[in-house]
This record gives sequence, C-alpha cells and structure tokens, in this order.
Amino acid sequence: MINRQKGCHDIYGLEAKKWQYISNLIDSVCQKYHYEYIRTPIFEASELYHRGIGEQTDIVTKEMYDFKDKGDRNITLRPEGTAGVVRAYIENKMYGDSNQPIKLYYNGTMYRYERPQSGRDRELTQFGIEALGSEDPMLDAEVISLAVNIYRLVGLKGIKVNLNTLGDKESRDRYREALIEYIRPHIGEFCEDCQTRLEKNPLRILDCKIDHDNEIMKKAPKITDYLNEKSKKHFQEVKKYLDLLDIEYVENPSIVRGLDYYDHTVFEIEADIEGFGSQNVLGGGGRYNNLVKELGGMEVPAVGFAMGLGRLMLAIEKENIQLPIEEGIDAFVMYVSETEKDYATTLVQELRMSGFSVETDYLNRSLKAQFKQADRLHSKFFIILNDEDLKENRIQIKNNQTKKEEKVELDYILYYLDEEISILDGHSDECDCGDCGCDHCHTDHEEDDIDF
RNA sequence: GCGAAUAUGGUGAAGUGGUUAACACGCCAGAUUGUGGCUCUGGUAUGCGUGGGUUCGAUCCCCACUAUUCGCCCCA
Repeated sequence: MINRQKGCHDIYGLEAKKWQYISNLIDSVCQKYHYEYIRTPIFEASELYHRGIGEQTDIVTKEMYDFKDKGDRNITLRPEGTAGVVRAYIENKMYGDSNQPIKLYYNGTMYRYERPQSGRDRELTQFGIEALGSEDPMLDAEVISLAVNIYRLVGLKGIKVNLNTLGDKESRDRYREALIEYIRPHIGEFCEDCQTRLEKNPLRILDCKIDHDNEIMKKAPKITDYLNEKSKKHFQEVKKYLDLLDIEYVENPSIVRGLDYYDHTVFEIEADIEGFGSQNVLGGGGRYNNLVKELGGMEVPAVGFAMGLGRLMLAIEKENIQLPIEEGIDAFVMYVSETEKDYATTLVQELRMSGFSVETDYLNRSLKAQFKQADRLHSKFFIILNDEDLKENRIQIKNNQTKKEEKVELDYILYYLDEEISILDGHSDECDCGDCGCDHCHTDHEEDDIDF
C-alpha cells in the first residue's frame, strides 16, 4: 500500500466541510474589507525565498522543500505566502494600478520540511493578506482587525494580540547596537543559541525561551526607547486606530518576528487554549517596508498577516466550537423494484437540474435498505416510486420530519418540493424580501449576519 | 538533527508463548413495526506494520527497519 507523505493529510467528510466553511468565511470577510483574492504558484525560484528570508537561518538551510527540476533550475515549494505575492506584485506592475493601495489575500498550501507534530505539518494551509502601497498606520490596524475578526467570527474566545514595533531601519540599527553593547559583557550567562544570535540576529535573543527569565534580559534596553520621532508616531497611531476599532492588544517587547524585512509594527495572535502547548501562535504579521525593494521592486511600504488554518482548526476542536455546517439532502429517490429504476434515473436528473440536492440508490438494494440509506443521509423528503402510482402519473412522497406522506401528481412535483422545503426551513410565503430573518434567508444572506 | 510512545478486521478496541483471536460499532439478509429510524435473529470480515532472531511452536519475547503520534530544536 502507498501511504500519504509524512506530515500531509487527507481531508474529507465532516473535516472537509469545516475547511470549506472556514474558507467561505474568509472569502466573505475579505470581500467586506475589500481584499482581493490572488493565487500564485505553489513553487517558485528558490532565490525568491532565500532572499526574502535570509540566507543564514535554519529555515533556509534545512526547512525548505528545495529541489532541482529537469531543466536544472533551483525550485522551492513555497514555505509562506508573502514572498510570492510580492513577486507577483512586482512582476505584474501592480504598483502602477490606479487603485492604491493594493490589497490582496491568499489561501493555499505551503510546504515546510520539518518533523511533524501537533499543529505543525509539512503541507499546511495558510490564509494571509498583504496590503501594498501605503504606510498609513490605519492600514496596520486594519490588517490586525481583519485577523482578529476572523477569529471572533469563528467563535474563538481567549484570543490575545501581542503588539510590538521594531521602528524603522534607523531606530532599529541604533537599538541593535545598544542591545549588543548591553548584552555582550554578560553573554556568557546566556544559552548557546543566544551566543550565536548576538552577532547574527541580536533581537532574536529577546524571544529566547531559555533565557526568558534572566534578570539581565529583563533589564535589557527596550526598542521603544530608541525609536526616532517618525517611528514613535507610527506606533502611537497604530495603537490609536486599534483603540478606535475596539481591538484589544498587549504590548509585548519580545515579539520580534525573526526576519530582517520587518519594520515598525509586528504582532502575533495567540490562543489561550488548554493543551495547545508551544504551538499556541495562531498567526502573525507586521509591516515590511523593505521587502518589495529587497525583491527587486521599488520602495513600496506594505503590511500583512498570515494564519495557519490547520492550527485554527485545532483550536476550534479543542474549544469544542460547533461550526454551523449544513448536513443532509433535499430528497432521496427510491424505487420499489427494477421496473421503476429508469424513471428514477430521469426524475433524479430533473430534480437536480431544478436546484434540489438529490440522491438515489446505486446498489440495487432492497426498499428497506433504501429507507435506511435515505435516513442516514438526513434526507428531508423520501420519494418512493412504485409501478402502480407511476401508471396513474403520480408518485409517493414522504416528509421525513413530519412523517406526512402524500401522493403527488408528476407535473406538480417540482412545485410541491419547493413549497414544502420552504415550509420546513421556516420561510413564509409572504416573505419575498430575502432577508426576513427566517432560516431560508439566512442561508442566502449569511454574510449580512456577520456582526463586527 | 535529538528524544518518547504506539503499530491487531471497514472503524473503535480487548487479549494470549500453543488447536476455530473477544467484544462493540458498521454493513448485508430476515423477523416485527403499513416501507427506514427501536427491538430480535442470522450473516459478514484476505486481521495481529515489515524483515530477521530465540523457541518444538510467536500476534504475544529480543533486534533492526518502516510508519504514525507526541515532545525538543527551529518557527516563515
């Protein structure tokens, strides 16, 4: 037997319905915020990620899916979404588009060559947004609010936004120097990793779990004291807009987001969920005013966010959140014997073309077994075809909720089903507004019910 | 890269160094309900991860491998 690859999953059944629900929710929220869907390739030139992420990191050296294709090109399966989107932005000259800023979202699979564990797979699905072409702090706040609203709408409680700023390059360089100077005399007291981080990526030391409680760390200089006026103002405004948007956050100076290209605002959203362990970060992002240039474009400010949907699903499961997944079909067509099967075939087709979801039996099962099957599928109506009825141009139809059973004229069946299903859904005849609050309207206008 | 646990039929899962490996669910057929959902009867399953070893004999003991899960590292 051939098994699926390590760290990959087959998603089907109820699980697949949940994924679809989340994807639909994402589409609907992004539409409201006016972020447009973009789909970029799953593989790109390796260089894109090497440049975007930084040559020296573990990420690049051992956690990317690199390979050579038959033309001897260096290819990488995308490990994240931002680089590809930025590449597409530059390549398609979106900076010249008349609508600015460019606001995009993606939702797709990413690949990371890692040892899988809970909340971490080799093939993962990420949703993310990128807003390019504005340095307005209002946009930073919007990005965060979109992310938070997704979590809210899913129904997650204990969501915490950790917020920090890295300032602009000038502020960050000053801070980096001060930090190195401060830590260097004490470096012997830090863990091995931190000792190498000191030169390579000193900010990362702040994020170290081992040395987190070290007194020296606690008294370390803070980035906020090294911000220049411009950076300080940006951060203050981001916070102002978050307050206006009613987004709660915690300032957390240890959020540094490893990568060089981050500027100003950085944030992580974490879930306070029992049994979530070290994989409690649901998503994160920040401003990256240097990346577009780094990847060969012009100087374009940008801000973005990404979340792992696998982890979101895990959180939903742990929190025991019931997503409103619709189950069941409208009708199951059963036939008493082989004689009626031909008619069943055409009836099923007709009903489906008229917009009903309909199933029938394909295993030539006994009528009894067909009833069982119809029941298992949560069919609203059972349509039972027998010879005698068909001769008189009518069919037997049973409402599985009320148990009411009727014989209906063949010509009348579509109208009958339509009516009856409306009644089942609580949709009244008088209502044609499409938004009266009944169940039927809800399904058609789901997005209008979203309460921000 | 390091560490730990697990590996039995379609599913969940018990169990033993020795003739036919429980039980439950599922599925199928039948009985009974005016044709399903409850109940009862019967049927169903190429099942002990792979390769070695110990043994008269291994699913059960030992070793290796593989896979899965979980943790560490790292985290885009």
